[in-house]
Amino acid sequence: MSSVIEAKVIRSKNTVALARWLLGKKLVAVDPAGVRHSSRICETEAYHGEEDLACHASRARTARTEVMYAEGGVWYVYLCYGIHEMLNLVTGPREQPSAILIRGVEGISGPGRLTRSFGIDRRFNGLPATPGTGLWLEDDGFRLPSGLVRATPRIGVDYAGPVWAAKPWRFHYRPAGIGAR
DNA sequence: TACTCGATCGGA
DNA sequence: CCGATCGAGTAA
Repeated sequence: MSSVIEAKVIRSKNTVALARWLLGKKLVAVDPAGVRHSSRICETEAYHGEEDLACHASRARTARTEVMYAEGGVWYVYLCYGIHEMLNLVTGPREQPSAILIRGVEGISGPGRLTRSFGIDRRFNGLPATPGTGLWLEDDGFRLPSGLVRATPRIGVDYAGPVWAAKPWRFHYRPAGIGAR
């Protein structure tokens, strides 16, 4: 029994806490061919506010980052390295730019491979995370044992300087039975 | 208009 | 380790 994760739930949580909470929830997409994809989110990263030097919004409020200033519950999708579409969920209240990068789901490792596999690209940018748009989140009742969750620094954000690059805002989990890490 | 570089990935 | 590949951001 799965229920759609509504925008009001997304808005009710702090961005970092939400990134952690999203682990184990399902990402569901209907690709351009009409094929439905669904898998459990196993890796996320929080990007929180203009003061977070790893967050795109810390640079400038521009056409690209504008979507992060929206109220939580819409997608922020951008092209990275000219090749990879990066999927983010915008979080927080209006005028407070923050988002969560969906870095991985079970069976697929890496944010660029995830979007390619699910058929996700920039056409979802700015659209709400609802079944109507073809890209949404579900809670199927699965509860991840908290002992499996790991928090580490975010990947590929050395440009943000030592303080912000060190924030343990990347969350992921490892299946039980695989060594401590 | 001319640069530079990136929240990555796969292959050498 | 390096090249792919292209748009955003900045400087001019």
